[in-house]
Amino acid sequence: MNSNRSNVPQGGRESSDLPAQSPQANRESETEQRILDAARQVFILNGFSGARMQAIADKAGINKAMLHYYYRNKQKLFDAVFTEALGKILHVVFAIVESDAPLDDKIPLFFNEYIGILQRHPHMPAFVVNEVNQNGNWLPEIFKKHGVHKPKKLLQQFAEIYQQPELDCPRPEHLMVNMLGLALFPFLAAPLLKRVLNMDDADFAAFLEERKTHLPAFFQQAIKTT
Amino acid sequence: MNSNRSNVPQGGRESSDLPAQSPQANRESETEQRILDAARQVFILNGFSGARMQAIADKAGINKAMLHYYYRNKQKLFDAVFTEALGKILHVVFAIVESDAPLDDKIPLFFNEYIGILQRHPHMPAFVVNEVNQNGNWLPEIFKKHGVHKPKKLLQQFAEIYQQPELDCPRPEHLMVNMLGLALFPFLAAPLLKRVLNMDDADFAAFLEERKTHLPAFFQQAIKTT
DNA sequence: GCAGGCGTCAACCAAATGGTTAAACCCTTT
DNA sequence: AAAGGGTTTAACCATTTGGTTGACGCCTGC
Repeated sequence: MNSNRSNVPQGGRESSDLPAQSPQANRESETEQRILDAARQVFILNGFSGARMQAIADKAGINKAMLHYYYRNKQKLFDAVFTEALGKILHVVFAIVESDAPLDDKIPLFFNEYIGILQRHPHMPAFVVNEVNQNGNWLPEIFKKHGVHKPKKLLQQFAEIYQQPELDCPRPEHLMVNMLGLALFPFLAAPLLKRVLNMDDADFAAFLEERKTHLPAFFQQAIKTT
Repeated sequence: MNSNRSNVPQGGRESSDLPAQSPQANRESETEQRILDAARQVFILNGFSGARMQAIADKAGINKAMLHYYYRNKQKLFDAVFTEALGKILHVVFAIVESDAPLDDKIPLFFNEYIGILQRHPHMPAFVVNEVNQNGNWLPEIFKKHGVHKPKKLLQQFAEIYQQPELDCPRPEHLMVNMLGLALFPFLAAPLLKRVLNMDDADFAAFLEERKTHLPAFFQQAIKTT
């Protein structure tokens, strides 16, 4: 689909997913937003190297040259999409995780909110994980840009639990990683899990919904010290 | 790197990672194995669409045409690599998970063994997750080929714990997913975690090692019913 | 020692792909 | 209504890339 031999005219709107609109009779640069939306979809679905500029242009319903007009090249466009995507995810997590709420409130809140976002952007985690693994060079930049830092508050709260060392006291980092992993993993491995557990999309959606209540119980039981 | 303009001779060995060997004076098709090894490295590092046949040939120290001689095309070569990779992972997990060992033995065994394999193939999870998310069509085939099925034994064991419903009884599937996620997630998100938690490679290796003992404790505490 | 075939290679090819260009388009300003 | 500038387009280009081809080498069996 969307093939386009070289030296052959392009730019028809026939394959656009968005409703054709009278071009450019819009408010300030709606085009730019349509490009971003289209790019996000294509990049998330195919990854950086799998994404095709033509596919993005088609999905946005514009000429390929426009992509380079607004974003100089593929990498720049990708960076815009990715930075926004990763930023959105990180921002929400950190807002919850670094809040002043007591741990007993924070844990259910985290699982509820976080799984909630992920349900609305189910492909985000795999996308981010994939690209970060293939090229993590720009991570520092993005982290700086979004003010991401070691979540000291949460780690501190975890550390306090084990003041009286009844259980072997784990590094609080483990608990944080566990928390993230428990929430994120089903989204990362969704296709595999569906297949192994014999679930269709509806089953899986219900399964994820259950986890919003299961995970807080599971996690809080795991760190109970009494 | 490894650029190669069209119509320009290729096939020098200068960029091979393997020691140059006298060609073809070897036992039955060592070449095939070298191709597989090289392909695995390149595919795992770059994904399907990011991998270049030329890069694989270079890494294997052979001519690009050989790739097509042994494996008709890129997809076939990828399938061979991927099937082997996913199979290896699934096989070990299922051997442990579906054994007759009692749950209290099985849980530490699982975390130990599984994290152990993953330490030796740290990029495998991200690779599998990525490709499975971008194209899960051939999952059924691979699953059939490796005899992967719903792990009934483990799920049964999980279900038995909650016979007396003191805690709210979660679907045993949740516990299985939790187990997998806890073990796998750090490998999937390694670059992110290193950055967020301020760990260098040595720190992170130690962190993973700790998890072999932390996770059984964490998990068993979480499912304790008394 | 020569016929046949597997393995290997340099060279080649067509399509795909990211990127560029020059002209048009349309709205605003004067 | 003409000038001017941001926006959009069709056509084009250079390079990359997966894949093919024809020949050569070398070992084996006769």
